Amino acid sequence: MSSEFSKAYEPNEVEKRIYEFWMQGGWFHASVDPEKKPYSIAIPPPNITGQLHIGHALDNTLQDILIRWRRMQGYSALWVPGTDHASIATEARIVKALREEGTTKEELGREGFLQRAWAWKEQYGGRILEQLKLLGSSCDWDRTRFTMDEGCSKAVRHVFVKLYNEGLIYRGERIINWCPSCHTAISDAEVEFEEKEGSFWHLRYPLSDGSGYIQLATTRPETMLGDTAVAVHPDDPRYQTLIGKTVLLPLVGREIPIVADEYVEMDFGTGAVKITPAHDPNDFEVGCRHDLPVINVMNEDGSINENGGKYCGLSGLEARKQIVQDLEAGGYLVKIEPIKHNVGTCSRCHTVVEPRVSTQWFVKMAPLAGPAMDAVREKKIDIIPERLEKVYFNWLENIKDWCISRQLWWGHRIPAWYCEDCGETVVSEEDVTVCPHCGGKLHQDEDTLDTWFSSALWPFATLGWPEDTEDLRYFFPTSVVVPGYDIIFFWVVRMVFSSLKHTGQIPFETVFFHGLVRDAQGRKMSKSLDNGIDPVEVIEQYGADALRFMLVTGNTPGNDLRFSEERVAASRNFANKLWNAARFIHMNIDGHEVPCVLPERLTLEDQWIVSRFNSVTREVTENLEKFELGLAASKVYDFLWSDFCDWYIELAKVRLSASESEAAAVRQVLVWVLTQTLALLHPFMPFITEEIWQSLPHVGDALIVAPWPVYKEVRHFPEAEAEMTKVMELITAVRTRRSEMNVPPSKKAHLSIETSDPTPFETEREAIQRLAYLSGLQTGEQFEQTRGTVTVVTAACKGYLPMEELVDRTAEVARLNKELDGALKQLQNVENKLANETFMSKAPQNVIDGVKANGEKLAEKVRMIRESLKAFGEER
RNA sequence: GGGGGCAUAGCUCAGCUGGUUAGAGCACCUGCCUUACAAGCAGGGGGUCAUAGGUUCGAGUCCUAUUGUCCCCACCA
Repeated sequence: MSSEFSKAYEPNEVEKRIYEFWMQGGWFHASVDPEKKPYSIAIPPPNITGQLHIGHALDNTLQDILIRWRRMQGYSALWVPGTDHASIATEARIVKALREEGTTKEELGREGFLQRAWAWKEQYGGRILEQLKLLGSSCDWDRTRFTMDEGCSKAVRHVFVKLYNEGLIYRGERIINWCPSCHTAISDAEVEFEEKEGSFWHLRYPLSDGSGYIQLATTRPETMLGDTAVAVHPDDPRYQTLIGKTVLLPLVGREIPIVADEYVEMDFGTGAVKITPAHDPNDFEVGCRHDLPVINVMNEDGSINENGGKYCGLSGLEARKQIVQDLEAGGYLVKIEPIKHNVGTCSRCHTVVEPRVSTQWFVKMAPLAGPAMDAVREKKIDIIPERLEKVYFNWLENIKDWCISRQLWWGHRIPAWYCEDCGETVVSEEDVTVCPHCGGKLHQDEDTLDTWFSSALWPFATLGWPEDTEDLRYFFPTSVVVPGYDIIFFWVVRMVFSSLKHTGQIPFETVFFHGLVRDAQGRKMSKSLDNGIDPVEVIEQYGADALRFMLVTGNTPGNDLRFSEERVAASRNFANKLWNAARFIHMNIDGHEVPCVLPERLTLEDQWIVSRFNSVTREVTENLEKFELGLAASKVYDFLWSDFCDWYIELAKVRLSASESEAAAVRQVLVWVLTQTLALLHPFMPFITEEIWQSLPHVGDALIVAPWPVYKEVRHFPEAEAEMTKVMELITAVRTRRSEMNVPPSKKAHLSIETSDPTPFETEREAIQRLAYLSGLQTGEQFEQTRGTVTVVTAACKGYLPMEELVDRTAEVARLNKELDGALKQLQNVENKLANETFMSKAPQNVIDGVKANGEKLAEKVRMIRESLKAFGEER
């Protein structure tokens, strides 16, 4: 800064240089240090396909604030960065790229495809991490990890084998959600329901004995090819005689039973349901209960397979059309009714998912869910905001087994081998080739694991687990995790039960959830709306500090946040304000030796600003401890802008031009308060604070590792705060009066004030004159109010301001009357309270004292206004 | 069907365990280029805190109901 003093702060050059400076200093690196307490955060690893979006910017700003604050507090503060292989998302991107090149992954083969995927990872995997640096993220880059690196892969295999051996991972034929577009199974959590327009086809199935029909309705007529029963409610009087009979499935001719099952709602439709166990989760369960055959009629792409007879080969849609036509022709179609219903779609590609029976791997959830709930219930893990605990519990209480196998290539391949001779399944941490039972040839399971299976291990796998490392013992459990509430199920819950199961410890002490960043109209940002905000562009235009400050202020934990360019600009303005305060101080200290301590003797305003700073320090620290980051930031903002710039610097100007000893003292206070405030602001606006701190007299190498300010009782000056309040109220009152009468600052006036205690006004005589645009000031017990004088009344004094020709007598009397009305009304309020016996007996003493003190002030004010009115010949 | 968020100034939002006169930024009005900053300074207008009850000496804050709005979970074929 010393070299260039541009009038406006220009962040771009500064940010690059300062980030490089931090990197050179090695301050991001945290290591095991028995002298320090550990503080650790594992980053929610962004996808390797990713680019920094505004949600990442929020997520990482919050983490960086916490890490920087704790680092300054003297913790060994570790922030582990890294990326997620994001199996399904990445694979989809590569498949798309291949398609554009005119080839497919099958053509490439598994090996070729994986080579391609690793190349992709090399190319794009680090991009988002580089973008995080633009934001100022102080991650320990030496420890950058990847969910598919050697250590994480080892952890994954270890966990898989362990759970398998305990029977918590099993392979089985179950109904799962199948995405016909991604060609893989997906978990329940990956299904999103969307309301769609559809049709309700009412059909009648003929009874085998020819005695009539049973009528039912479906939204997916093509699945009838796989029907293996019709179900009715056991208590339904309409169907009592039909239970146990059979119907002939139209078009197919299969004879299927009519079963009784409580799953059927009597009141809905006709009270009869076709049962297709292979293609509907509820039907699957009904099928299990009644031992019905499961007939899969669909291929992996949703088309009809050989079980569909003459419809084989048709796509789902074609089959539907043809089948409906055939049903109609056969007289089986009763009517078609339009219907709105929720349809499950793939959260990745929004293709309608097909429930489908297939052989997959699952994690048995019931034994894992209990401890995960206990950890939160017993407050071993804090969830912020607390209300999300309900969401957490609700999900775990209703949890189903987790389908973890994916028919994808990019990911952790399932460590299971099957013997081609004896059919034995071998699950092993090490690759195996020969069957341990029969010596037969083994082939490995083709599938990979759900990407969340590895990220569930992230907080401990990144610290070396399953090895018992020093890092793990020191930094684990981590202190806090900072995710958006949208990944509570995908990630947070799974980390909790995984960590409890595998390490026996909680993964983190606190979950600090944030909301989603929406656009200025409050809409979700999406590609289709093209309303996304590119944080990199925002940083280029306004600076990273401004973006960070905007993201952290004006918002509460867990609530969504609207992106507002106006607020980024306001934050930029704040940075600029700070910059100029620093410029002012530089102008006044250059060429002087300024010690980095407070001077021996503090004047009234010194005590005031020091005391205010002291309080702010305490409040900000308390806010941070409670994760009230936005409140903390705005308190520093208010202090710096209002107290320090608007008042203290203005007051300081008087003394800077006074004697050298005065000036020297005030220079010390200016430097001390500003550098200390820079420390408080640093976690929020790291770049500009470091830049300015370096340019001012300082102790230590860098602000990033400077000590966090602490509240000190010796810096608490309540009397000074009270006295300064009197002075400031007077100055404001005079300014207001002048402003109301449109008197320009250049026109000075003389002020006489009546007060019972002139001390603060005498002490601040020079400052009052300067800030209230006075030509002179005198204090006394009583003054004669003459014609052409306006009155200024505050709680502590009454001032006379001769304004001669400017005074409009009528207007002045009206103003005084209005002011008196206001004061009387307030006084009445106070008197009512003090007269209220229940209030007096029940309210706490400090509240009563406050009211009393206020009453005295008001009474004094009323008295003074009345006197002024009297001077105008008005009695009230 | 179940659960939750939000509703405070024209706009976007703060307001922590109920406590004296409800705040900020932006916008608006007035006056200022006052030797750090016009991305600024000084001053000002603007809110019956969604509605109706209740608890309390005291409610924006706690309870109940209602309305509007957004979201999550479940998924009746």
